[in-house]
Amino acid sequence: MDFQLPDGTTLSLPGGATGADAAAAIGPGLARAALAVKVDGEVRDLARPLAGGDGATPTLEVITERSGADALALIRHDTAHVLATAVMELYPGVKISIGPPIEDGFYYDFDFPDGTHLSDSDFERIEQRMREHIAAGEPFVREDIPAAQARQRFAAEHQDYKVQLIDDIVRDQYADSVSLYTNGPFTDLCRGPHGPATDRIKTFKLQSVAGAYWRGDANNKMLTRVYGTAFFSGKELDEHLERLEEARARDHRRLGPQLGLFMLSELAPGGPLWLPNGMVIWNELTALWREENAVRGYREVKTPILYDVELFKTSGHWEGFREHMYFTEVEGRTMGLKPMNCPAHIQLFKNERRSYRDLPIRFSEQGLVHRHEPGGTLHGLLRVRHITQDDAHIFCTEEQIPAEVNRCLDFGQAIYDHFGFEPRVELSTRPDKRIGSEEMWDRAETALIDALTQRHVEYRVAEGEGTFYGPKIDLHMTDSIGRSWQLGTVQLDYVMPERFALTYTGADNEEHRPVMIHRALMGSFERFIGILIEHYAGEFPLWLAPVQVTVLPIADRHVGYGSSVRELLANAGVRVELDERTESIARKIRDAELRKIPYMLVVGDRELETGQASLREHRGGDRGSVAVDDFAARVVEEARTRAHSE
RNA sequence: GCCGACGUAGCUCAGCUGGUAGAGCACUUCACUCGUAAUGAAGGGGUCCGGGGUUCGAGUCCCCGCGUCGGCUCCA
Repeated sequence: MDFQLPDGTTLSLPGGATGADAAAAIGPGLARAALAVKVDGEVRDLARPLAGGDGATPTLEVITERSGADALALIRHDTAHVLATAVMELYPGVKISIGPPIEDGFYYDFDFPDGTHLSDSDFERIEQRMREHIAAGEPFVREDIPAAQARQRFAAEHQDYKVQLIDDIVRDQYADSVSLYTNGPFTDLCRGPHGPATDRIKTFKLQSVAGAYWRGDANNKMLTRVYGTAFFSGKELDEHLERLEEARARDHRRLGPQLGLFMLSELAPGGPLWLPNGMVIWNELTALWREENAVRGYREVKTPILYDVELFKTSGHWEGFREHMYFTEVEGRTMGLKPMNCPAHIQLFKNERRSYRDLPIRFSEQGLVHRHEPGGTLHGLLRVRHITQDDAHIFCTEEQIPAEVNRCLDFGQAIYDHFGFEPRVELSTRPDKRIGSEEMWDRAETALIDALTQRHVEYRVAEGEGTFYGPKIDLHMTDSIGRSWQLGTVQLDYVMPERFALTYTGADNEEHRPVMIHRALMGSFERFIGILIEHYAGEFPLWLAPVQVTVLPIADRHVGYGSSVRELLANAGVRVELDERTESIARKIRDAELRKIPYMLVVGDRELETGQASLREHRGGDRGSVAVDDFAARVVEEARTRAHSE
C-alpha cells in the first residue's frame, strides 16, 4: 500500500499495516508522539489497519500534539470517556448517553438515579478519580462486534440509552456491527477515533454542569450534562481560561451598567431601563437608521402597541403565537400587545386602494413589540421581552421580489459596514409544515438564492428552517462568549396578504395579491446595542460615545477657563463634560479613562496663558497642545462622518 | 418552560459547624490646589430577594415563589 505524506513523499507499507506501523516507518520519534493517523481526511486509531485507497494514492498524516484541532478533539473525546469512567464508578446506577468533543472542550450526558443531583462541588472528587485513570495509562481498545451482541450487552447493564442508540444505528445505517471502546474498567459504544491510551491526556478541567434533553428534544427526559475541556499543557489551559475571563470583561451585562448605559430591574424582567448615556447611543442609531431608510425609499410610520384580539385572530398570531403574547381586558374587549408589527402595517396598506403603480410600498417603523419569552431564555439586552425592532414591511409584486431582496441586502451591508460587522448569512428553506404551492416555494427560494449568489456572499443553508409562510435569509452575529444571535432577517411572506385579503389593482384592471417582505437589519435596538457594546468592549467610536470629550482642570483656579472650553465645544455640537471636582489631575484622568471617554482636554496654567488645551486620547496618552476651536472642528467632523474607532 | 447554581450596603465581595452584619470602591464632610491612570482623614448608609417553616435564637437549616447566571428547548 502506498500513501502520500504531507511533505509530498510516498510511504510504502505492507498490506495490513496499522497507523502505528506507518508512524514507526517514518521515524521512532514520530512513533512515540503519534496519537492517531489521518488518512484521506479521516482520523483513525493507531491500532487499526490502514485501509488501502481505491485508485488514487491516499494521503496520510500522523496526528500528534502539534496537529491542532484534530489532536485536541481527539484527547477531548478521550477525556469524555475518562469522565464517564469516573462517574460510573462513583455513582452506581448512572446511565450514560453520549459524550462528544465540541468546540473548546467536550461534554458527557448522564442520567443519574433518582435523588442524585450533580453540582460543580462534586467536580473535585470526579476529577480526582479521572486523574487516577489517566495516570494508569489505560489503553483505548477498539472492538467491532455484531450489533445484536452489543445490544444484549448494554441491555444487561440497563444502559437504555446505549440500547436506543444501537437500535437507531441499525435502523438508520443498516449496520450489522458496531464498535466499542474500552479503557480500563469502562466500555462505551463509540465510533471513535481515540488516542492510544488515557495518559496522553495532559491536563483537563471540568467546567460546568447543565441540563440537556435526551436527543435535544424537550419531550424527552432531561439529562445531566457535564462540560469540560482538555489540553496538552497547563499553559494552554491557563491561556484558554484567561481568554474566557477576558471575554467576560466585554460582556454587555457588565459593561452596560458600569458605563451607565442601561439597568435591569427585577421588577421588569426582560425589559431594560435605559439611562441617559445609553439613550445617546440609542438616538444616534435611530438617526442613522432614519437617514438610511429615507434614501432607500422607505416611509416611516408609527403604530400602536395595543390592539383588539380580532386583529391577531386574522393574522394567525392568536393560533400560533398566543402563548408568547400579553393580553388585557379593557371595557369588556380582549386586547393584546402586538408581538410583531406586520398586522399593523397591513392596516396601513389597506387604508387606501393600491395600484400596481404604487408598488413597492415600503413602510419602516421603530416598532415596539412585546413577546413573552420563557424566563430561562432572557439574556441582558440580547434576549428581551420588550423589543424595539428596526422593522420594515415591503409590499410588492412577485416580479419585484428579487430586486427588493437585493435592496434589503444592500441596506444591511450599508448598516453593518458602519461597524465593521461581518454577519454570518443563513438561508432557511421550506419546512415540512408549510402552505402554498411547490411552484411558489421554488420561485421564492430561487429569488433568495439568486440574490445571495449575485452578491458572492458565503451562506449556510438551513434546510427546512424557513417559516411556514416563506423562506428567509437571516444574518447572525456572535457575542462575547461565543453565542450566536440573529440580527437581521429578510423573510418572504405569501400568507399574511392572503389572510388579510390584500390586493392591488394591476395594469389589467384586475385585483392581484401582493407579496410581503418582512425585514429587520439591526434586528432590535436592544440586541444591536448589546452586540455593539461587546464589539467595541465599551470603547465606542466618537459618533456613538455618550460623552465625547471631558475637560479636566488641573486645579480649582482653572475651572473658569475649563468652563469656557466646554462652552465652546458644546456650542459646536460636541457632547462634552467638565470635571469640576477638587481632585488631582491623575485622579480625573483615571476616572475618564475608566469611563472610556474618547478625548480628554487637560487645562492648567500653561493652557490658560496660551488659550489652548492639552489633548489626551483614551488609551492613546498625551497628544500635546491643541487650539480649542481647531479641536472642536475636528471632533465635529469625526462624529459627522461616523468614523470607525482605530 | 426544563436542569443545576446563585441572590448580603449603589458596586465588587467576606461572613467557619445557627448566637442578632463587615471590607474595598462609591457617596457626604473637612483638609490639601495638585501637570497625564487612585491625596489624606472622618462620617453616613443594610427589609441579608420575598413569603412560610424548624429553633430559645435564622444572613446561615428546610419548603414555596421571584429574579439572575450557565446550559437545554424555543426563538414568525
